[in-house]
Amino acid sequence: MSVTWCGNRGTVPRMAAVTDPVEPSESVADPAPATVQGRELRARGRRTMQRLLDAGAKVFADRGYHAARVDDVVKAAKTSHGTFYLYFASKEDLFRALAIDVATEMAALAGEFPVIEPGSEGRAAIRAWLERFQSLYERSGAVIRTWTEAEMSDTEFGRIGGDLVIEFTARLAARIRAAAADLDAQYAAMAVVALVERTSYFHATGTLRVDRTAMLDTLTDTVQAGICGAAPA
Amino acid sequence: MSVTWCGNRGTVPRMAAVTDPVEPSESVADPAPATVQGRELRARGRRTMQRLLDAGAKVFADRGYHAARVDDVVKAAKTSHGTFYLYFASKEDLFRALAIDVATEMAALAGEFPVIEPGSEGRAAIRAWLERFQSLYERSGAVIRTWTEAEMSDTEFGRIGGDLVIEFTARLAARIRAAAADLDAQYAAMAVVALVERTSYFHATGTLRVDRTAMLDTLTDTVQAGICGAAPA
Amino acid sequence: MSVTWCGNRGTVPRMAAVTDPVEPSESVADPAPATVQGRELRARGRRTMQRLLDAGAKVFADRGYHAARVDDVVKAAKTSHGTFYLYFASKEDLFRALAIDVATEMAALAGEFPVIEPGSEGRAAIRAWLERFQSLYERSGAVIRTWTEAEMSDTEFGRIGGDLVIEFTARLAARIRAAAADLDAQYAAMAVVALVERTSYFHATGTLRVDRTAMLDTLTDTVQAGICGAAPA
Amino acid sequence: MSVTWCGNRGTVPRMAAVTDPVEPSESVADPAPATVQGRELRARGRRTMQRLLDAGAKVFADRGYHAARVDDVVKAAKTSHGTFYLYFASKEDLFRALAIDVATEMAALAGEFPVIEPGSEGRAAIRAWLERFQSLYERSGAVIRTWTEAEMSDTEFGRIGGDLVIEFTARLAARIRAAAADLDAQYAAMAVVALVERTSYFHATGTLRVDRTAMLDTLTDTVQAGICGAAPA
DNA sequence: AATGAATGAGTGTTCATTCAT
DNA sequence: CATGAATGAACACTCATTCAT
Repeated sequence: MSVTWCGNRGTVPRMAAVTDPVEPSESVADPAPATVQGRELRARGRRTMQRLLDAGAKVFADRGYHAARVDDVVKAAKTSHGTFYLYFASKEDLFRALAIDVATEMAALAGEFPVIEPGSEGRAAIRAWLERFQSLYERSGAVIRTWTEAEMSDTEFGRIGGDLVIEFTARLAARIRAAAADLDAQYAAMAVVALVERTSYFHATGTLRVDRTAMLDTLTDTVQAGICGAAPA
Repeated sequence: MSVTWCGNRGTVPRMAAVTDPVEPSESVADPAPATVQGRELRARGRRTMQRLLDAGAKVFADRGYHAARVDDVVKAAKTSHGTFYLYFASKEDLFRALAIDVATEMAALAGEFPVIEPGSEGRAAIRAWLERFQSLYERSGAVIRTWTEAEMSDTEFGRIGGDLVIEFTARLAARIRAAAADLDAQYAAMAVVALVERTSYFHATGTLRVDRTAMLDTLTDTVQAGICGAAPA
Repeated sequence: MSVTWCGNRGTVPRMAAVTDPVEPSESVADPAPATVQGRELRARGRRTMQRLLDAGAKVFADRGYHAARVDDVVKAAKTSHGTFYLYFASKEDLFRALAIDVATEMAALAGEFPVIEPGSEGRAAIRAWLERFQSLYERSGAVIRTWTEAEMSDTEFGRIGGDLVIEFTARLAARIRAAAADLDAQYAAMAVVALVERTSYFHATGTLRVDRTAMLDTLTDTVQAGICGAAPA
Repeated sequence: MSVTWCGNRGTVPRMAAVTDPVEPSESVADPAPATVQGRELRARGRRTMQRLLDAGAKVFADRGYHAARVDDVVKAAKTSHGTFYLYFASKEDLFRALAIDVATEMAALAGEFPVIEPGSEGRAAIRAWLERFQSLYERSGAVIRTWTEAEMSDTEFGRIGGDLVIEFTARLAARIRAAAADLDAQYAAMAVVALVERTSYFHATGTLRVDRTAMLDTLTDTVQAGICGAAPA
């Protein structure tokens, strides 16, 4: 039998109302203004900004949002405080710049979650998607994990959502619902996200010492079989 | 068929080496000293301390470790800064006091994870365990989530582990391994924890609006079927 | 020839005006009230108070006035904060109680500084005086040294003088002046005090490792010969 | 006859073992780094730092180490708390910066104590040395007196000695010993330091109201005659 | 475009003193 | 007479942000 949380077939009681954020796309679609004050940047400026973004990614990942000091970022980017505030309005602004990129990628990814189908073709689709998630997580897992802690105060250009993963799950649920209306989409999405995110996390932190390929294969099978009881082969 | 990540039967590639923390029991077994610096407390003192603990739990939950102010805790406990430092050496110390309780409970819980068996009896065992987890999470989910952010500096009574959930998973894995040697215990444990923790989280944050009973039923089935393909009925 | 700072005979230029504190006796003569509110004490109370005085002497000696904590005193006296304030109005009050005793003794000592005379009889008188000073310093050197740091704010029962040693020197000068009007008494007094106090200090701190008798003999000769060029034998 | 504590000729009992700090030069030789954390300072920064040093000297002198507030220093330097910590890591660090300068100067001074010789040439040498000490004391007497109270915790660049004056005396003793092996150098050094330091102290505090020249003349004679019985003329 | 310097509100912590029993 | 508990003003220190060059 299929994994029961797949849905409504079987003995599993149905999960009732599920919060569906209104217009989730709004939260992440806003194109991040790459500069403060919309100023155009010359080559040097662009390089400096990139250095700051890279440094920020590293520092936020290493210490978390609150513990990260602007001073750390500035030192890692080999520049000065003055310069920092030339490119970003605040520490939060830098985080947002990083976060919006990730959010955008995650939104796109959620929108492309494949319809789960049995057989090797279905398997390949799932695996490809998981591979993309994994790759995104490798680059930006730190930001994803930090998001919740950051607790960005609402700002002018629309709130980005309290929790990135919640957003992602909601979008995934929407996608699953569209493809298979009879599934308890929210729960299925949550399960997929939980598995995938945790696996990536344990992998990224080195707790789960396994090579990437093996991990993806295992995950793929789990999702394919787990979500719809579709045999991989 | 059973969920493939249950184990080694089937087409699922085996996950190879898995980090197994040495002596995980050490990390959490130390009982939290309920007294200040060895001093015994009278009734009034105990009440005050409890007020501080309760206030701390609430404030840490609301704002996270870094953003939580001692002042908030003190106000919530309706007492003074001076009194706070009569009972706790520092903000970190208060968090540790809370965390150690949770860690102890989680360690105990992990050690009592039931052997997964088919049939209604097996089902009842699983459900009871999940209910306990759920109840713990309702009380202490905030601390669990905050743990990683807190980044406690190592102390005299043995480091409590960088991440509570990692510890918990490791213990669960040990338990599963003992019961069913042929399972890929680490992965199974991770999957269980991911599902249970996330479900509880989404439930606690109000994202997953479902009543407790329905959620526990769904989860129970998922675990019973998912882990070992044991039909619930 | 005699040590030149003895006085005015010889080539040494005369030191002119010297500050002579008005009524130096006022500063130390005030009898210290041994209890707060003048309350009479029973046997137990007197014991407790003595414990606090002893503890205070030790703690002030070990850490200095500012660094000394009431908590340290209380712990050393094996009593409680509440009890401390039953006997002393404040930390300063405790110090004052200790200091006044010392000041009184020093005032008496200064008043008994012998007339310096040659010969073995003169020598014996000087040595006896020095021995008393030495003995006082052994008991209360810490308070003497702490005095300056304490910087007691003026209180109701008359200021005790900014610096105990200055007071002592002034009194000694008065005594010398009375005995030998032609000496530059202030300078002579200063020289004696400097030598005696420093010697005692170096001895007390263990820097000058010499037995008490040898030190007193050396000092005696120095003073006898130094002050008036009176040959010891 | 010469002042008896000059030494071993005569009836004065010899002082036996004397603590000789190992390698006293180590304690004070380290040159104070004039820059913050290795960063070079521009003109403005150097000015600010100097203002803070001056303010620190004044405030420590006025109130002592413990009673001195960073706020006082900052106000006296007409700058902000933030700026203070830009230049000094802590209140202790500021004191150390001041103290190391003084210690260095005192070490140099001790090393240049002249060989005591009779006659006017010898007198001039002594007077010159005393004048330098006096001048140093006028500038830095407050730090010298505060040193003991400060109780600096040991740091990376070698402990500077528990008591500056003890160090100074030890160095002076070494110098005297080298020049006149038969003297009880430690005692002689102590006597010189006691006289000189106390005189400077009484002078600095205004207790000894005498003009600088007269004081130096008197002191010079005392030392010349006192140490070696060398007649000034 | 860049940066060294300055700022000050805010935070954790201490400790002399008072209170209630 | 004694004491455990409570208090809060005061202090050292941090760090995001702004200024002046």
